[in-house]
Amino acid sequence: MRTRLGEDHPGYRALMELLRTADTVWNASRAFFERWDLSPSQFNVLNLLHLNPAGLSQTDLSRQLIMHRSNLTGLVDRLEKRGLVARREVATDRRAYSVVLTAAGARLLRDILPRYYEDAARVWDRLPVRRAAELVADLQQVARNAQHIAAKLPH
Amino acid sequence: MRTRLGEDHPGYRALMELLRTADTVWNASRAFFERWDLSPSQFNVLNLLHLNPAGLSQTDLSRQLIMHRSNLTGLVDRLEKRGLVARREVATDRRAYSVVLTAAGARLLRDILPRYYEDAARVWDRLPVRRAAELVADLQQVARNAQHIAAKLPH
DNA sequence: ATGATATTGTTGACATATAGACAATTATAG
DNA sequence: CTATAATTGTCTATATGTCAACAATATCAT
Repeated sequence: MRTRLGEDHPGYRALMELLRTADTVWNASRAFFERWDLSPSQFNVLNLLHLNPAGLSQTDLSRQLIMHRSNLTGLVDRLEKRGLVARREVATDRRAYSVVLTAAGARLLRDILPRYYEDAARVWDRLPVRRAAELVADLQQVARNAQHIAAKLPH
Repeated sequence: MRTRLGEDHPGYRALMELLRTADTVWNASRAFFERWDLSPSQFNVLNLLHLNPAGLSQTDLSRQLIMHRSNLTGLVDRLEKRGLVARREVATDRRAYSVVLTAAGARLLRDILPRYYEDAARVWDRLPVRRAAELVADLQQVARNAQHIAAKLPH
């Protein structure tokens, strides 16, 4: 069938480029957060809690981070051990915790965020603003397509 | 400084969308490869070996996959245990292996690849070809920028 | 009210990833 | 040639991620 180097499969090559770019960005963010001894995922948890001062359950966090519940156990454990977040008991549901940012966590975020936004903006250097907006729209369509295809897969 | 919801930081939001889309695509590919009991990374190894019939050292593989050498030990171990790849000794360098696809591995890939290319193409449905091409070009610029920024980070 | 169902966080087994250290080997500078 | 460098694959420790199973607790249908 002569599917040789994949060069004649533009969809495949474009996907590879998408994954490779995301990997590069993710690793760049890993290097960025290293200064504070944080992983990108740990930062994402802190950032979500910053946006939700009332706290989020671990299941809420897992849904927003698109990862399995069981992941949050260790992630929150490590952040809690460092005093950056706290598990609060929920009066109305004794199964769940409300994970909240501590004062120390908020302080850390205040240090990180401005520099993070600054570097994030610089990632789009040399790209016209309109292109960046189009790119986001296109990415959203790609994500919808991927999910649609995955949903129809033989289970 | 009022960095409230991050909504006023378009670069940051665009980056989030990029990472989220890549995550969705990666997970869709995980579901796709499940039929053959392969992880995306395992597929990537097989695919690279398919493109390099003469074999690749584990370090070569790690460079192409942008991951640490030490990762390849277990990855190749598991593929070797299933008879999909083999480690060949290299006459000119007794430190290195040449990892090659076995006949069984090649057979498996011949089964997977056509369906993979098909689904990969469908991920770009509803996107004009020109937009897809632009997106790839933009992604490459983003990756260059991210690497440039990461390289200048305090080590 | 109660019995079936669903949800929450944890656990265990595993795959995947990083980083650093190591012995064996190769390459290089002098 | 030889001392020094660098490279290769592996190992250990740790973090991150998946999934399935579990007890505790909530929710819902009747």
